[in-house]
Amino acid sequence: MSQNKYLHIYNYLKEKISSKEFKPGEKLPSENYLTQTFNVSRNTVRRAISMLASDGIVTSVHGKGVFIMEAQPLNFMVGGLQGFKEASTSNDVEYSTSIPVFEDLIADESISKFSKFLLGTNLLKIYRIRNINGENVILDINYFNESVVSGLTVDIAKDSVYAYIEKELGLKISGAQKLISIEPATKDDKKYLDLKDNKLVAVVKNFVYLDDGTLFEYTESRHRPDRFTFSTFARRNY
Amino acid sequence: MSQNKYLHIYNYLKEKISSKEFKPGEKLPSENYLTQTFNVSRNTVRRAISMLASDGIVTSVHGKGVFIMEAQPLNFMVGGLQGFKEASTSNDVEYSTSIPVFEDLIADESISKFSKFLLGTNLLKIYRIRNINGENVILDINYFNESVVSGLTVDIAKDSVYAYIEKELGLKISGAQKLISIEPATKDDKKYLDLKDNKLVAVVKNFVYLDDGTLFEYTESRHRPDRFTFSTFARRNY
DNA sequence: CGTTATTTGTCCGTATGTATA
DNA sequence: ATATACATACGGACAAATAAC
Repeated sequence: MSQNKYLHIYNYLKEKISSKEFKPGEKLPSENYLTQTFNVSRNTVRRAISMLASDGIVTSVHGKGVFIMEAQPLNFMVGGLQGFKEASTSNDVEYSTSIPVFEDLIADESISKFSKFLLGTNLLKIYRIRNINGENVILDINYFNESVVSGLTVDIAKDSVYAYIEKELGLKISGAQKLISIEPATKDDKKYLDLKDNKLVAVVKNFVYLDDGTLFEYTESRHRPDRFTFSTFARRNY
Repeated sequence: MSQNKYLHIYNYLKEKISSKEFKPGEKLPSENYLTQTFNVSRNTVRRAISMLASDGIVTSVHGKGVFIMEAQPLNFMVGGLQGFKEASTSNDVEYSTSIPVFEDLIADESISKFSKFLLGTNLLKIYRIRNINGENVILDINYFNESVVSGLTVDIAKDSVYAYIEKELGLKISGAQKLISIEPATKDDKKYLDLKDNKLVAVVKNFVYLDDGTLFEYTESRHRPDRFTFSTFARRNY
């Protein structure tokens, strides 16, 4: 009962694909077949398949079938919405997080301008330094809407903030607008990162929304350029 | 008849939102209302709404309604799948394209490795230099599967390759895997771009697939870092 | 080459559940 | 408690593209 039917089928197919039981270039079982074996309606099967399609894992061809993509996203989730911890544990890297800044503040005009938080909003500002294999390569500057993440502690921030928000607080994250650019290194970048002789950093600005549309987090993720990668799947729109 | 119903409703709502007739923070008309006024089934309305949601334009809240996002993507399409021309015409910029390289070649081992084209594939290699407001800021290095884009000419390449592929050849593009990184400027970058004193370039590697899952294009889009931006909306997955 | 079967695409109407007002 | 609104799911119909015969 715990899981929706379309999710169950989605996860089933995804598992078969990632375990190579269903191989790239081949077709998935037909919608009709899946409908019968799972004892669900065709709509439910189609929903699961369209989720796989928007992941870039399969592509449907009218009259032929649903094909498994030849070259799949290296990581099904990179470029999606996940925290640093979730991303890190999937690979074979040693990582750690340190938190040199953890303070309350109120959104003044300059903060409001870049973060899009309303003037006067109570915010929690956190710096998180991401160390990978012994080098400080990412500086995350987080601004959280304090009224949303009231009980957040340094220990939680070292672990996974998203897990805390979703599991402990029971809030749902709708999605995030991400803006990537290349910018000159700031004083903070030089202070906290092992930049070597890099003068530029790759910046990912995240505007994260709850499912009621309220902005609850603005984060600048500042990366040493040689260690920055970002992957996403773009679907042709209509 | 020309347009599907769900597309019609999708475009209708999108237009109302972008013209600010429906304002950020407000709700869309309810699914029920839209069902009646458009004389369609609720499924069809929901399909249009879910497309807006995956664009990051609206977010649905159970029991409350469908809310228009406060901060919308600057450009509904950036980060999606579109050519340079389509992106450029939407803004107030002067742009032009020059093509210093336009040649056939066969995928050898090194090309095959980075492009993922099979060894021995006949390819069309094109360099396209994108000039914006008088400066060469983007170098696009395209490798097309020649058997797919057989009739492609220099003139078409100066215009929109995607329009040619979709309208002239009647092929459908399924989507593209995009990989963003920061790399040292190559000789070609220095030769073709007005790099000033930049030593790095922002690189977007595109693996573009047709709707039957075959790879038909590999493109490296190499940007002068100060002029590079990329925007995308990431939805929380399940 | 035409006919039939298979497969995905679009669309409908309905029922029930759950969250919110 | 009732009404509204979105979420999940069912089953059916027909169209369109492709495959098999």
